[in-house]
Amino acid sequence: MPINASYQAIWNVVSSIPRGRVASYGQVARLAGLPGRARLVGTALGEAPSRQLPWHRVINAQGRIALPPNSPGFREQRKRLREEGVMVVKGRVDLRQYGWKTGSDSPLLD
DNA sequence: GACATGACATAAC
DNA sequence: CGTTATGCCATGT
Repeated sequence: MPINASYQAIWNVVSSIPRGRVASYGQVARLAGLPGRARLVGTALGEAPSRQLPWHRVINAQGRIALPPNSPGFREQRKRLREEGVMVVKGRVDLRQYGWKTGSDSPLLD
């Protein structure tokens, strides 16, 4: 009942995003059984125990890092993504290449 | 309770 | 690539 359950579902999905891939807020919301609640994902990440969560693998639907450019969070996310081999150019990521396709690892576009 | 804000999305122009 | 509009909703004032 409490929104806590929703947060749990969200954190759960985020935790399952494979290394080197990224998912959009909306995608995470859908996978968490919360269609249309992309915003809640952002809120959940903000409240989340970032220590254990690959929050950096979540970006917006346009493949752009949602945090303010040049903010500490932005740089941290960019750094973590690059460390996983995800190319970030001008705060952007190519979703066709790094987007997380649930159920299989893009075997053709690698 | 009303109002404003924001790590968002989608559609339409 | 832009802007506007609408939907969404937890949080904070």
